Amino acid sequence: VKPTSKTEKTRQYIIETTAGIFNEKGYAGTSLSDLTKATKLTKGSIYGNFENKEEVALAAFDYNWKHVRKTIGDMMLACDSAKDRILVYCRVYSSNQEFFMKGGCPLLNTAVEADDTHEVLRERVAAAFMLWKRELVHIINEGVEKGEFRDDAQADKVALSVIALVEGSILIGKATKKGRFSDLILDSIKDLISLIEVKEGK
Amino acid sequence: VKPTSKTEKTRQYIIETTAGIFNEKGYAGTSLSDLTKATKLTKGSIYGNFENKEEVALAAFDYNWKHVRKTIGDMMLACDSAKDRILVYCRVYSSNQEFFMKGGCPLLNTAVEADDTHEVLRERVAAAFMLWKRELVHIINEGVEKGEFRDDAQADKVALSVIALVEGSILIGKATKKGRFSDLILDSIKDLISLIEVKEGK
Amino acid sequence: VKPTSKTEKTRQYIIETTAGIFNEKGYAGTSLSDLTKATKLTKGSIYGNFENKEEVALAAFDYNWKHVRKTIGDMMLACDSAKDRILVYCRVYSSNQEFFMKGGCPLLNTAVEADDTHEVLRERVAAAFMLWKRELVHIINEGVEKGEFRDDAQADKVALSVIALVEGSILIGKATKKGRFSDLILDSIKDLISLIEVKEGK
Amino acid sequence: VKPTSKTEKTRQYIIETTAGIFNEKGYAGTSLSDLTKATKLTKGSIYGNFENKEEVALAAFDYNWKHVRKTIGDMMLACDSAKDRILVYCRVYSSNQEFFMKGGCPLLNTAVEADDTHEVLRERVAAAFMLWKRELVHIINEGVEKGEFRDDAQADKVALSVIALVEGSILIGKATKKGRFSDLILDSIKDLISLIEVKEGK
DNA sequence: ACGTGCGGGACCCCCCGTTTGT
DNA sequence: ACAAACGGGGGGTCCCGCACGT
Repeated sequence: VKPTSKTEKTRQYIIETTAGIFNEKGYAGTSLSDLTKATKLTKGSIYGNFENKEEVALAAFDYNWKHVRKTIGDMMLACDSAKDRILVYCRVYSSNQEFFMKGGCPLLNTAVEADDTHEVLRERVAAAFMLWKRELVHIINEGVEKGEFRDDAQADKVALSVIALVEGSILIGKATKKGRFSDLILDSIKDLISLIEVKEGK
Repeated sequence: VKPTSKTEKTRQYIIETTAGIFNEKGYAGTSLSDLTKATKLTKGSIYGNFENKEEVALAAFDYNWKHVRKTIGDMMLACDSAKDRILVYCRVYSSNQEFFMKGGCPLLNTAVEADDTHEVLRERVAAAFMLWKRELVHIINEGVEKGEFRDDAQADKVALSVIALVEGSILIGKATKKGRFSDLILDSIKDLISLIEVKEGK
Repeated sequence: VKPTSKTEKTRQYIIETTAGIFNEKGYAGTSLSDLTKATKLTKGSIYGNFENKEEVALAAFDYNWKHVRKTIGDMMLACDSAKDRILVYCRVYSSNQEFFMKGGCPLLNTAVEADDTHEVLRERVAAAFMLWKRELVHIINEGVEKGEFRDDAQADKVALSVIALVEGSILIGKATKKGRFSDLILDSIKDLISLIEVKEGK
Repeated sequence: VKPTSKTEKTRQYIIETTAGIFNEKGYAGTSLSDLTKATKLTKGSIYGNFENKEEVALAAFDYNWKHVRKTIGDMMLACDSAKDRILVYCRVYSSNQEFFMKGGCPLLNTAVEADDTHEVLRERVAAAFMLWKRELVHIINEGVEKGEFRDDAQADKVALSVIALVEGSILIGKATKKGRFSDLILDSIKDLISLIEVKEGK
């Protein structure tokens, strides 16, 4: 994914430079001057590379979300069991870890801002949630096949609840500035998993 | 909370009329013209009753949140057990129920918008979260005392996780427009409770 | 037509101050800064009194055109015969007369600018042309009734041709800066009239 | 007018492709992006061949006007009498004829736009009017010499009035969208000519 | 020499939250 | 409580150079 043309490089530069701003201030709350200030480019230049602000916002969202998924995906590759893969979330979002994403989870931020006001963005967020869920379902089903999880595990429900706990932990952690709250919530993921685990020696 | 003076009545009228708008459009996304349009008052009138837009926003947030707490509090009064009281959340946020709050949970909306950009609002949200948690902890501890829940229940953790699941279910439900997702997530609250329940006949 | 409220006075002030600018620079060529510079009001103030720039432009056109019609109408009142009334145009647009309208005839200017680009404005211009023609037709028909003009006079054709000659004289006079050209063209109006006049003594 | 060099060919291509746009939208109303869109060239390329937008506009005007004169000149060659040559205008601008020039008469359009705002363009238009008039004067004088027109015909006045009627008919026709109006006005040209004609048998 | 890609900054219209005079 | 004016900033487009390839 190395950009080749100058245009593509500038596009990429703009996206990388501004993605964090969009995630912190929101897509409506980020102004063009924020973009010009951060990139040290002029409006003319930005509008030469993007149709309008919305296109930058969409690209920034994609970038942010791709970054999160890449980070977590890489950590999952190093895991042996389905359970460990799921628990990656507990590690990556735990409070002793710096938030690897400035401004919090882009999915959370974008979903809340867009759901009532920006249909295009909302659909993109919805698609992201669906994909995330599908991946978790896949991991859980693999666990079932390998005898790690019980046959009657409701993959859908567990997947969605894990996502909900992750997002909830970020939400509450950032709002209250109490990392311990985040950690406690993330710990509940383990409890949910324990409910579908096949207990050895029983 | 009886408004007495004319001023106080107008304040109250403005707040009630605009609280829903703030919750839907966000605090930054709501403009003064939105307020004048909804209240059919003039800008001058609004500025006569409030210092500035922020003060209206804060009052609207308080109003919204108080409304949610009142609704749920009333439903809890009719419950016999601690478990039932907690499960009120599953009922009130379930998808066959119309969202009783237009625009979703004000805590969720405000937290996400304010956490990086508006310290005053963020603190108010943080206080709300703390209060909510404290109430849940109180309910759980009552359950422990009455032998409904196990002695070793981690009230803090369960309380926070319930909140996280509730907010997560709203978040994902609104973003994906799939009510079933919400319901599945809310159902996990029961599972978390089951883990601290004293099982009869055992 | 005395404006009463403050709002109405400011509206009127803006229209009067900017009507000439619109007529000279065209409706697209006139910028908001032109308006603020001329009125010494701020953008906010103008937008407090008008929906948008277009509304100012339309009001300015109406004002300009009304002014022209009033001036000419008044001069016609002092005329005895139908012929004299028509020949008022020759006097009012003659070159020794200063152009009573800065920027030339608003009908001409607006028609040319709007016909391919601005339907609303074009319709307003079309209506103005129709009204002008109707008035001329009325004058001519009166002349016929009074035995001043021949029975077989084609009122429509003469009316339109008089209008065409008037506008043509303005057009060519302004473009070439030769007042004599204007006067020669206007003089042809008399020739057209002579063709429908009842010749005495014959 | 054979373009030889590459540069000259590109210049010509740009002019031909954009002349119609300038005539429809006006010289100020036509943007560089309009030009690049129509020519499928880049801005840089246009600026390589022209000093600036104004130079393109001037060239486009010349091209448009030359085109009109060529068309009418050709039709006049086929005419026997001076009168017929003049009446070519009635035929070419009549409403059953499609306007042979998209956007109307370039002289009319340009004159109105430029007279108060763009001196260079205005002078070019003035020169065009002068030339047009001179040609008509020439035709009329020929008619006088051949005994077609009376000795006392005021060539200047008739020429200018014919031009005024032609432009007026286009103006009113386009603004009101009533072709009949154009035709009635053009018919008055015949009346003006009849006034200077030598009546046979008298 | 010729065409292009890309960046620049001034200006466009409009709406914002706010203050002032009444 | 309101009407009216304010000035700054919102997103977006304008015309135009400059540095690069060919």
